[in-house]
Amino acid sequence: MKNTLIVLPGPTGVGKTDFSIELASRLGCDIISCDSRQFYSEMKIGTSAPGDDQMARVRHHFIGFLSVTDYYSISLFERDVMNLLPTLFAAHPVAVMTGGSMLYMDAVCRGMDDIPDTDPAVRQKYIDMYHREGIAGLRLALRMLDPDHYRKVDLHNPRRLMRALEITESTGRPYSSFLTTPVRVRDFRIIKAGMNRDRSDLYRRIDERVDKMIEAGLEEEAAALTPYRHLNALNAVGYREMFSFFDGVITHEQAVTLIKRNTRRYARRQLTWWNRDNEIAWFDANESALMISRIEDLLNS
RNA sequence: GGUACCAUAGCUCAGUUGGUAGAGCAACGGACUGAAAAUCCGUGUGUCCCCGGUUCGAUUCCUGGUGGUACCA
Repeated sequence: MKNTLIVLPGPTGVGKTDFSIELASRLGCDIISCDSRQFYSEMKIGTSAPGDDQMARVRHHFIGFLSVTDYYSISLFERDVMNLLPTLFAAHPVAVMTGGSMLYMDAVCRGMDDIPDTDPAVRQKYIDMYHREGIAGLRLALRMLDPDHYRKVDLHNPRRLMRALEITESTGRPYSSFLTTPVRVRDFRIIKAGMNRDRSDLYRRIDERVDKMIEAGLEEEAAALTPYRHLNALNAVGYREMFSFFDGVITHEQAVTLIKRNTRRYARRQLTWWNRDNEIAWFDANESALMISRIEDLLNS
């Protein structure tokens, strides 16, 4: 059997965690988590990270292996997964990757262009520029430094503009000149099986999950992380709303409502992203048995 | 049972001196190569409760229903 990575995309709350454990324990393989907030050991409740009982059933990777104070990135994830896979495949020809972080998943499946790390000082320079001169200042700078990218980029999106600018400045080459690498060929097979379910059903599950998080102590978890609220890891659904509640900007009830709404919106964005990936075979979450048998068929073909 | 008021988007409501309607929230669609649970762009989605009447034309005015709310019994 050729080494195969089974990739399981699916919107948050659809039931991926349980399904992937079922699948992986059946296949006897490990799970690579691809969830950019479950990486952090201090954010278990708000990210619905798999619990100890679930972790005991199947070996998981990339769960709670970072602290919120650690720097991490998509390219580091790509590198770490590519380093891990040969070890996993040496023991078993199959691995399961599950999670909701779309770009992280694509980085593993298709690779990223080789772009040098940015100098934090340069990043800060453009953050300052944005604060000082607004989006217009960023646009002006990018038009000068990388006119090609200026034509393609979303000119309303400060993140995109700042990213292009910091790369251009810290490398001395236009950002657009790095965006050239064709899809990277992996030396293992990739099977993409997406899990989705009826929208109202998904939303109901999301609402219930948020209520459970609250019961499980999300407020306390967020309170403990308040000193780190400025860190990127904490810029996440469930935590930002709790911080607003602590600030007295919104009530506890409003925070819960907003967490539900923002989680629903996140789920929608995930589906939009995967919508254009025609390599994904989609299954309804209620047909997990069918999904497993199809995956097994593909593995044996 | 009587009287009054109300019935418009998923919700709360506005509005049309008669020319098939618009806000907020919710919702929906999209973009996105190292901050991605981030960041950004876009979209009113409607039997204006129902049957008649008046009218060139009714969501708007009128009769009668139905449902709701309040008060009186």
